[in-house]
Amino acid sequence: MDSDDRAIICKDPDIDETVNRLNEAFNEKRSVIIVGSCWVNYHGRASSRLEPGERIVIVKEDGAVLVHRSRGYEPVNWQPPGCILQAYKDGDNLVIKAIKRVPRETIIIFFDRIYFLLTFRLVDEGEFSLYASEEEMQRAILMEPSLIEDGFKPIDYERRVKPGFVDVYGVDRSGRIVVVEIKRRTAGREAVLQLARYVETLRRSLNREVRGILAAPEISKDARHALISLGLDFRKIDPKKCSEILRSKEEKKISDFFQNPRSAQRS
Amino acid sequence: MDSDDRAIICKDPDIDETVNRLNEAFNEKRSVIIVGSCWVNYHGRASSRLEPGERIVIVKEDGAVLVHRSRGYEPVNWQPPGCILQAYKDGDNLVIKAIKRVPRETIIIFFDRIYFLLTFRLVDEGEFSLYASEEEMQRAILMEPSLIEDGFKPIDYERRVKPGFVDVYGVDRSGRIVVVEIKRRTAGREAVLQLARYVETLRRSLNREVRGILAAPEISKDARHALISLGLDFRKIDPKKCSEILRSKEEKKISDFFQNPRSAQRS
DNA sequence: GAGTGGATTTCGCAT
DNA sequence: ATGCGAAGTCCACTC
Repeated sequence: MDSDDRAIICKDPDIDETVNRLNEAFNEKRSVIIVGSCWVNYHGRASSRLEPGERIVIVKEDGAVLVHRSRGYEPVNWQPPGCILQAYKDGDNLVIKAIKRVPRETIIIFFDRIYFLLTFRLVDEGEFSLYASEEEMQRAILMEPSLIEDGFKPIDYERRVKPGFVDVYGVDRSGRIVVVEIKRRTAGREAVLQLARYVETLRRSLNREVRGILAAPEISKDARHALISLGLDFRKIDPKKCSEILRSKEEKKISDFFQNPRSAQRS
Repeated sequence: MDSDDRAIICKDPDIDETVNRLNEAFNEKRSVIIVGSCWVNYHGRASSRLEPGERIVIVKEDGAVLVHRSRGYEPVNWQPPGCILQAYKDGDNLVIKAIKRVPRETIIIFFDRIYFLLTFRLVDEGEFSLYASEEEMQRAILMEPSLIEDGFKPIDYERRVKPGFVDVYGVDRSGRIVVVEIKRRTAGREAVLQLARYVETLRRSLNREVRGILAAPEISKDARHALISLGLDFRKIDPKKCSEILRSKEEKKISDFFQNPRSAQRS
């Protein structure tokens, strides 16, 4: 927390004080946490009404708003980043309005009791890295094409087909065109149909045989059925293994660099 | 907040105190908010690493854990409800472990600095109602079939058809079978293909003509293209109007009840 | 427990 | 801005 940034914490603050502190925080792009009794109305893509109860409300420095109940992963009400914030007193209640243009969305939070009020600015430059994502699987397949099958040679990836993108596109050992659809978890019927669409489109546009391979850690029973009837192939691939492959390739690249900086850099 | 429930708030608490208060809160199913400097490791369906920075951590009474950065709607790390919680001291750091079975997932949060610690129990029985969902659109269409077109008569809804469920199923004024696919926002290519699948399946199984109508507030350009080439129809429907229709029908039902309780109840 | 589809999905990327 | 697809998606619901 910035040393020149006051972190403020209040227990049972009165409404006037809260209104002031909130508007100050909104102007200075500081974050806010409020714990108190409130009710919430939302109008926008849909509409909702939340009857009174005690909740946690977070307002972030980018204008994101979250209303959390005592249970569950998801906020019961929210506003994505970038909305206009406003706090004011209405009778005995504190009102917070968060409005967003495009799409026009409004949430209004009414508090009749505030237990805690915190305002502060977080300093956070920490990097976040995610491993074993679909993107990592794709990179691993491009670096190690035998994960799909022996003799497979990738030509392109994220290739535009009609409107859509083929994950990986290449040729098999017999020179047939291959389309690979990657899923990081059990592939369902949707994945099969997605692959089938790409294969069908390419078959027509190229006017030649096209193979489709679904690469995923598992495939659901129905999806396998669909796969077979559509003449497509399944290739079992473990996302974590892909992640490991990338790591070891990365390590190899680094050790190559230290052994021969120039050639490693060029490659 | 329960009057017999102490709501605790600490500024710059030391680690031993925090560990004690946390484990107490976990045991008593109280909620916790921590603001401090931390780093996070996650292992489960995927893996992730979050480098040090200042964040807001929420632990809910059902065992849900959220790690929020200063920006964005989504938590950077989290654990869904129902995980096993543990807090302990490790050197100069506070460690919080949240473990979930099925699927096996672990997040470990390390704090080297704690600015705020709050523990409390929220009392929240307030009802949450959402209007203008896809389900409401469906109900509105069933109550007011002319929203689709004059003479349309619904026969069934959520009807099972090989690949899933048809939103609404009926006949048009000429007696042709109609399949309606509802989307509460701009329909994309996916929606068209979904509808096409249902129409095709029914055409084959019934061995007769089947019309497909996509009901949505808007349709994307590509989707319209696909729609036309597949011989399907589009019907513009406003979700809010559906919501209003339901409300007025609901009101009518209530006023009918007061005018003639018995017959209204029977209907 | 697996399978399916919706969501005020959010988020990121490309046109 | 729009469109499209991934996500540690979550969540509710069915089988």
